[in-house]
Amino acid sequence: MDNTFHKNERLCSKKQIDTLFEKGQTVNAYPIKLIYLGGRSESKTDVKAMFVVPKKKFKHANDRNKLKRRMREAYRLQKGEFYVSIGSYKLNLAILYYGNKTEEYDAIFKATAKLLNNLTKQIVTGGS
RNA sequence: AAUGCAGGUUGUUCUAUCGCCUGAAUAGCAAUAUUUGGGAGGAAAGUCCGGGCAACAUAGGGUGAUCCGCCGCAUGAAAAUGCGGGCAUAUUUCCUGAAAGGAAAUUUUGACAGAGAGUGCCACAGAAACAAGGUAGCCCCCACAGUAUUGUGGGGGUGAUAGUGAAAAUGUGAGGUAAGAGCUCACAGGUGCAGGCAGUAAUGUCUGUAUCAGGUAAACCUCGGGUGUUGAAAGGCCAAAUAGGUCCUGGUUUUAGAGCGACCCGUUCUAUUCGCCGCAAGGUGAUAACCAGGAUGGGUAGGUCGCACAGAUAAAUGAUAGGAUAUAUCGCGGGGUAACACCCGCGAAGAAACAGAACCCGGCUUACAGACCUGCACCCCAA
Repeated sequence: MDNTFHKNERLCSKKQIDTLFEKGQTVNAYPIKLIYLGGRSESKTDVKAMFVVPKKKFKHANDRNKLKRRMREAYRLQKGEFYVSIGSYKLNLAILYYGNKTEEYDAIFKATAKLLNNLTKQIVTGGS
């Protein structure tokens, strides 16, 4: 499994984003929150993710970019394992930073790992 | 040399691994893969001006909104910027008996048209902050008391005096007066107008004349000049599905009134048709409604162009590891000192300021660690 992260793994369509925020369920791990929505798919795993840092908490575009990059990097390095463990599944994710100050990369990496673990458990136990 | 302030320049770098956006080429039906290029800033920020670009509008004028506002030259498409000059202002020095004022110097500052159009505001203090002025003071008159140049009360004049204030009605002197007052005069000062002279001009200067009632226009406002309006969410193109519109073809029914079912509509009954052909039965066409099929146009989701050898549309330019430096900091050693400071060497740590393009240019404004340069201020030491 590659560590790539191409455009077709990102969530871009505005409609899908709206429905995700309307109906999705959440998993927490400070300073990150994960919103997901999906169902079983026959053919292959199809996971789309997006990263959100609220403008209300971080006023400078500079800071938001930094946090998004850190989250994206953490997700990119860990998603391979995650894909394998969930099997063929169609899933939309929104990864949302809700802390009040900028955390270092280490903290974000650990939080992402925890999130993905919890999500896998929920899908595997409750999904069938 | 240090510190502070102002202005300007600059705004680390190398390697490896894993990645991101994108142009071109090759392979592939395509997804994609490979190769090879490109990938944040001086402010990308604020969105305050000017332009390009686009759509709409466009006889002329006004209102509104907004920007600009001394003069000359240069650069520029324009905004604007630079240089020089003028005026005012500030500081310092000097002149003058004082006040007002004048002269010189300066890298002081000036949003530098108008406060003789109007409105607003001018805290505190002060009698009064603009046609003002009192139970202060000064002066006059009347009444009462009294020996009174006094006291009390009333009426009037006055703007000289006043421990205010950022600012007090132009200043000084003289006359004048009951006391006073530009009330009058002299000298000085401000402002408007007219003329002469100097200057390209702003302006300066002289003469005459009128006048003498503060400040604030980065308060409204007035005057002069500029801007047509809206911004890339502009605008062009393609366009699924669904539901409408229009047209064509085929089929069925074709008009009016009444009853029944709440209405649409359906159904029943009664009367009954616009042209042509035909004696008639009937046929055919037109019109309208419905059904089916087809075509077409508008238009939504979406896509694409606009759009750039950075170029997204939930927004790329990153992460990790290891070095190299500038500099602040820390430690050790040496010099130096009364002790510090300071200087030299070695080691540690090591980019960390403001900040992220969103149609593109030119300005303006604001933010900014450290380094370097220039100017100014202040202090110390030495000569």
